[in-house]
Amino acid sequence: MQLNEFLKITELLDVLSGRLSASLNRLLNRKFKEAGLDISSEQWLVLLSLWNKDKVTQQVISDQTAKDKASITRLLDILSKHDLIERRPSSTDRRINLVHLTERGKELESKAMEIVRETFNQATSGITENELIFTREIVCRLLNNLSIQPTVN
Amino acid sequence: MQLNEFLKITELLDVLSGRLSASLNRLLNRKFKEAGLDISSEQWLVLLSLWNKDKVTQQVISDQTAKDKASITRLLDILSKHDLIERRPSSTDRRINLVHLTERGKELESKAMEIVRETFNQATSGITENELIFTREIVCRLLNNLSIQPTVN
DNA sequence: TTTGCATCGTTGATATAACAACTATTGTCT
DNA sequence: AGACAATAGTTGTTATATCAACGATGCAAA
Repeated sequence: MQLNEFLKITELLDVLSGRLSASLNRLLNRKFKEAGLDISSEQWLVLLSLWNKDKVTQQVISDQTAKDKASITRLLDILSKHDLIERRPSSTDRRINLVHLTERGKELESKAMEIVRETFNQATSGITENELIFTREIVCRLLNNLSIQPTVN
Repeated sequence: MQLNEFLKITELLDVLSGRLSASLNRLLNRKFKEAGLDISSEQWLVLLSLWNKDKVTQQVISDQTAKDKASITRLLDILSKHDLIERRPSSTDRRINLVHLTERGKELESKAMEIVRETFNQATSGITENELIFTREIVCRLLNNLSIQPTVN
């Protein structure tokens, strides 16, 4: 039995198994709800992409969030129903939609990000910036090694 | 401080958003399928717990996998249907089931873990043991910070 | 120009996740 | 013993993720 390999598995299981992200998402979802914001952490991730750059195709959102096209379709369905985004067909390419933030969608940013900041501060309390940067570096390398996308587009 | 907070968010987003675990799970699922193993990465996580310690209650599995009791119920339904585990009512406490691995469930271990080892090796290629241990340490602290919430079960 | 392929988005099927409400037990306290 | 809380597991609902298949459109090569 290879001790090394077993070590790697157990050492990383909590990250890789999604325990950490699940905890964060649970917490975020509860805080959004408490604050009366009717969004999930997944919806927030989509909005984050749009707050960064608006009026993009669904494919772009899919790439930036690393979520499947089909997931984006359904997330946008909900966001649209809640009047946070709008799909507008492109005039030049009839295959694509450009996703626009509505006023409500734009207004949501400050409140939502305040909650996110608070949650991330809680998560990283007692951890130094250097430690975070180092961790991020390792995570990037892990991601590159795994480099696998959702269903090929 | 604004800048610091923003840094924390962007630095950690890939871990916390679940991008990493999603990538790993996608890859694991594909490899299991390619190898003809009819299990998902989530089911594997449950089996891992059982391979480590058999004949435990569903609650124990729930705790060890950090998954909701309801999720465990449904994962075990599938594993049971595929004849990998068996629920046996306890003779001393009629509330609980003891989850037993079947012969098929036991036999699956070597094949499945071979694939997992291979995948984890791929993920951690070029990363030293010390780096992994350090990362694990930070992840533990992040987890602790997140799970101290009063609203958590 | 037509044929064939790539791209964008949707839909269907199935699995998973979280929460809440529920049943059936067991344990505890008085 | 009886009341009541705690525990184990299930089920219903809603949201999400993945994969596969599909229709519509655009593009490029023969």
